[in-house]
Amino acid sequence: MPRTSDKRDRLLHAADRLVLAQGCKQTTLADIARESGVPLGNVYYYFRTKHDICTAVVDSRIDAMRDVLAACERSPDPRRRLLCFLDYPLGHRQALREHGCPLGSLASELSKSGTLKDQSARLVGLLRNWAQAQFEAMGVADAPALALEYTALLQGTSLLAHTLDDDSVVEPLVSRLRARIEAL
Amino acid sequence: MPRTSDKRDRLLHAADRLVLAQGCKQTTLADIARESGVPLGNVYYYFRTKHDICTAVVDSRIDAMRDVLAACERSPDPRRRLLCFLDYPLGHRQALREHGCPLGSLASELSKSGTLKDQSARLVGLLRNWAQAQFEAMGVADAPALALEYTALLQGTSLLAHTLDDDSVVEPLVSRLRARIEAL
DNA sequence: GTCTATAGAGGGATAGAC
DNA sequence: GTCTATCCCTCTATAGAC
Repeated sequence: MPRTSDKRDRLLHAADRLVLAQGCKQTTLADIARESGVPLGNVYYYFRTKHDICTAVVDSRIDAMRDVLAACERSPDPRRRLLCFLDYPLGHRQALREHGCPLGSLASELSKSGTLKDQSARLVGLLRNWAQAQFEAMGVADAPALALEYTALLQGTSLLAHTLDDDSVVEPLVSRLRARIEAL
Repeated sequence: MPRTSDKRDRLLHAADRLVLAQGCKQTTLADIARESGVPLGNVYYYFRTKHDICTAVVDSRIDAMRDVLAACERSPDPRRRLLCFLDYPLGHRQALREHGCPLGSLASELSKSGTLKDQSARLVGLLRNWAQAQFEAMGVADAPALALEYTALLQGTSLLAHTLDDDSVVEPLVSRLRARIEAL
């Protein structure tokens, strides 16, 4: 079971795209095999079970988000880091409308899954913990509550854009959040 | 196909509970039959397809939420109506932790479903439109944006409580929202 | 109206040739 | 390491007796 290889990458990438569009449960191994050009029977050489593929997708989502957060951390000012991250949902509002938040929509599905429920908190917890670290670095009172609010608002924004199928809701919501952080 | 009957009610009620706990896709007709005490083959006398059961669940969720909103509308002051509704997530925070928002979590799943995608906007749109009507009645500027923020924050709150499996996030989030509305 | 039995399709997983 | 063929189970839906 190689941890890295060309075919494994293609399978994982295909799985990630399909899960984003359809969800875990809806995505079949046949879908993933077809989309990645790997024969169905060969999928099991790289991933023992479908469950393993899904956890790999979760891990790759977390890695991707870590990269986005790391880019924001190049600013020395925690307030600017929080503002910097807001460019992400704003710049990806069409993707949010089409597929929802890559962390939140997956977490939401997994939280009802039974076997993958525990993966769900990792996804949303990542953003929440990062935001809390920033608010604490700012030295404001109530950093935990502010981080919750920051995270909840962004998750709610993604959920609305996706379920209402309308990306025009993103800009006003992000603008109001931005203004509130600037006023802190 | 009777629109109302004892067995139909039991089936719908069982479906609603199971969908809340597991989601639509995960819930099987056998689950619903067992849970309601109706034999599997008889389910099809009351609902032609599983798709029909799911839309009936959506309708019943919307009806239930309409009742909650109607109760809030007994107050003549739109600000108090908005505050009144906040008692709902606060009083049901344990249910939110266990199952997520009955509107939002279902809408989130259906938005990736293909055949039921269109039902998704009805669920979340209900709360958004109601909130917007209240803010407009208050005569504040930016009622649409305020309604979006109200809805997004509540949906985000439910998503966090559910995916983090932690109901202690609800109270601080609702409190902050309450304070902001009182300050308007 | 009610229920049993089962058809029929789909999907996860495996055997085993190469 | 790769891939075909297929097993086996689950689930939706129907047929048809009562």
